[in-house]
Amino acid sequence: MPELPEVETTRKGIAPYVVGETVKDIIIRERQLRWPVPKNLKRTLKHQLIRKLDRRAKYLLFHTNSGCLIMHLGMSGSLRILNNKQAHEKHDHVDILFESGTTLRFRDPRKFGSIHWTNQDPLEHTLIQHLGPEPLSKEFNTEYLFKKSRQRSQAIKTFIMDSRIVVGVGNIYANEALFMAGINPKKKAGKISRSRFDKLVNSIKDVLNKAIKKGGTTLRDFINGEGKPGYFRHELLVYDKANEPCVNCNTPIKTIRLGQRSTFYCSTCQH
DNA sequence: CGAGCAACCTGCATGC
DNA sequence: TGCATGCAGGTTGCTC
Repeated sequence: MPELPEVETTRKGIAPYVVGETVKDIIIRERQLRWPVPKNLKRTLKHQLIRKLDRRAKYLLFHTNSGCLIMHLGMSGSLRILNNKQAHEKHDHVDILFESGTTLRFRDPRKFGSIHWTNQDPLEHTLIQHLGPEPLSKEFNTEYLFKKSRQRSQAIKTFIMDSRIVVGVGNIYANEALFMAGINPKKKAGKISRSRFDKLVNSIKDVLNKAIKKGGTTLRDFINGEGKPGYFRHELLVYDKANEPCVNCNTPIKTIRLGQRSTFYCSTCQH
C-alpha cells in the first residue's frame, strides 16, 4: 500500500515509541514474506537498543548498536504500536516486544513486505545500494532528471516510478504529479523539455510534501502507527477518478494501463 | 543495455 | 449462493 508519504507517516508515528527502547522478544508467526524473515533474527535482535529510526526510499531502517533491521511494507503492510498484549489477528506476522511493555506489530495480508538484518551500513545492502536519489532531496532536481531521461523511449510515468531514477514515487503520486505538471503519462521521457521537467520535479516534491502533511493516502487499509488513516485521499485530483470531470476543464478523466498499472489523466490538460 | 511484463499473495468488488 | 475474473499504495528478475 504505502508510497513514500505513507512510509514516512508510519516512521514519524512509531519513532517516539521505539527509539530508545530495548527489544525484549520477537514473535514470528509467518516467515514467508517477499523474502524469508532471517532465521536468527530473534537471537540477533533480542536485547538490542533501537538507537534511531530512519527511512530510505520505502524502507524503514531500525538502527541498533550492532546492526540494522530493514523493513519494507510492500503493498499491504502496516505497523502499529500496541500498549497491551492485544490478541493477534490473521496476517499479524511479526511482533517486536519492548522492555517498556509496548509492542510493534507488523501486519501484511499480501506478504509483499519484507524484513532483513544487516551488520553493515544499511545503505550498502543489496536492495538499497542501487536506488536513486530521495525525491525530497536537493540531489533530485531538474538537471538530474533531464540528463537521466535523454535517449529514453520509456513513458514518463514508468520512468519516474523506476526506483533507480528516483525513489518513493508510486502509482498514486506518479499520476498526481503528472497531472499537476500537465504532462501526458505516455509521453516519452526523452522527448520532454528541460522547462517541463522543472515543473515535474516541483510537482513531485509538492505532492509528496502535501501528502506527508495529511498523513498519507488511505485507499482501503493504510493506517499509521496509531491505527488511524491518512487524509490525502480527499486531495487527489486524478487517481481513481475515471470518468469524473477534470478539476481544470471538466473533460472526463481517462484510464489506461501503463506498465501494468492503472493510469489516470486528463487528455485535455496533459500533453 | 533498455523496455516490457510475469510473478509473488490475499481480499474485495463485480458479473454471470 | 457460488464461482470466475480482474483489480489493488511494490519490486525483482525474467525475457526479448
